[in-house]
Amino acid sequence: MTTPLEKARKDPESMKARILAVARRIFGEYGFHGTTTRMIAQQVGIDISTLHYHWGGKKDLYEAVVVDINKDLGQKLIETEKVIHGLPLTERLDIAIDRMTDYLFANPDISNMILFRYFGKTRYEGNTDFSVPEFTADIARSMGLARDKKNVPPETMMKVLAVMNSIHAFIAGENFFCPMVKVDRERYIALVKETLKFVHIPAFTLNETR
Amino acid sequence: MTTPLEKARKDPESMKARILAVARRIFGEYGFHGTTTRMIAQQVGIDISTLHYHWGGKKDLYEAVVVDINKDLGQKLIETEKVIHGLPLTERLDIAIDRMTDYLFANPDISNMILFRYFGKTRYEGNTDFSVPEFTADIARSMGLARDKKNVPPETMMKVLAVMNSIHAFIAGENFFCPMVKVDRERYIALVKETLKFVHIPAFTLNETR
DNA sequence: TTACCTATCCATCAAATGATTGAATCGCAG
DNA sequence: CTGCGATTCAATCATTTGATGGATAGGTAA
Repeated sequence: MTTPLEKARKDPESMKARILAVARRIFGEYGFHGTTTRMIAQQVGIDISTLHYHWGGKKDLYEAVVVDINKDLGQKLIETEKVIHGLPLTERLDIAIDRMTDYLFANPDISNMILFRYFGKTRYEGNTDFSVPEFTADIARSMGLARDKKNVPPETMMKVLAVMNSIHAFIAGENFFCPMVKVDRERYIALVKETLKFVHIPAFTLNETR
Repeated sequence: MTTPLEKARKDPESMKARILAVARRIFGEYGFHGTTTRMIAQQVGIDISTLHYHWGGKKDLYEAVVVDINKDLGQKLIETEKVIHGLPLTERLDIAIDRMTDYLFANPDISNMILFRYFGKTRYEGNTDFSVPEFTADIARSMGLARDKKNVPPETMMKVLAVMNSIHAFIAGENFFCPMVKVDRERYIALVKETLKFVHIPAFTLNETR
């Protein structure tokens, strides 16, 4: 059995998929209440009723976006984990930061949406959540900071969160920070990687040798 | 001459001030579009028209909140700068993180609003901005990373941003992260300070001795 | 052809929302 | 007390916004 979302992911040219892709971007930029179904429909070039025909209501579409992003992020984390598996901690961090940064700069919707869920409230009784807790525990294990993904100590969770939050903040804040430090996009991306490594590699490697 | 905002800040019991205080909290929680003037009025316990009488439109109130928060944050940064002035870098970071964390946990509206401005767009042509660029440059100078607040190199700006973003993220994300690491509020605050120091102090002190 | 299903749009509705108007009400100087 | 400005509220308006119903076009099977 295939869910509507799976169907949409399979054929990126389908109307369902096109709507979903635009919804990801706009929900990420403006948040749930800042986005109107008309904005999405207009960007896709269709009527609002077509949007409702494919995805039901605004809330349903939003939930679908959350699930969609969850899948993409989870998949990328698994892929990254495979690449860095077995390497020494410093290298693991170095490679993971490079890869995740590149990926999220190419898909800023992910960082945008995650930060909106962290910090913002919505006025409706939404319940679908990002799998951030599991992802965080997974990363902790992948970084060698915990044996299994169950019972990761709070201190370790916080350290992993610090890394992920730093990345998301620089990605989602590009429009704000890029003009602020007066560099172009390419240089900004390089600066983000550099800064993330500058901040996080000493912390974790110092801890290792203590 | 006193602006309306200044008047409101002087007498915290005035209706203007009460509205402003509630607006800070709700705009911080729900963002601009997620907040309705009715929500604010209801929390204050007044009619919407009273809100309009004192503050004009929703946008005007929002802008007032931005300016208000800007003042508070700027003042706190100046105060912190005085306290840590002249101390060695490690101590400066230690004390500054403690004080800013405590302050922002007591005033989470500040972190909430700043993050909303970083990451989210609004559908109206707003222009009032936070003084984040100047603040960032000031902090860089205060930390001894730059001689004067003019011409702070991009690398330095990014490092300071990394610190500030980490703090804001943990403050604004309390409702999300606190249940996630399964600790109570008090323990969470302690964990935030600990994590911030764990991450940022090695980075900056290593850099100093290199 | 006919019947039917899918996908799309146009017109429209009902609720939410920002804003205004005019009528009370309050406080206080004279 | 009287008068008046400042403040507050109930009622209402105009627009936005999420959502729906019905019509239309296109394709497909019998």
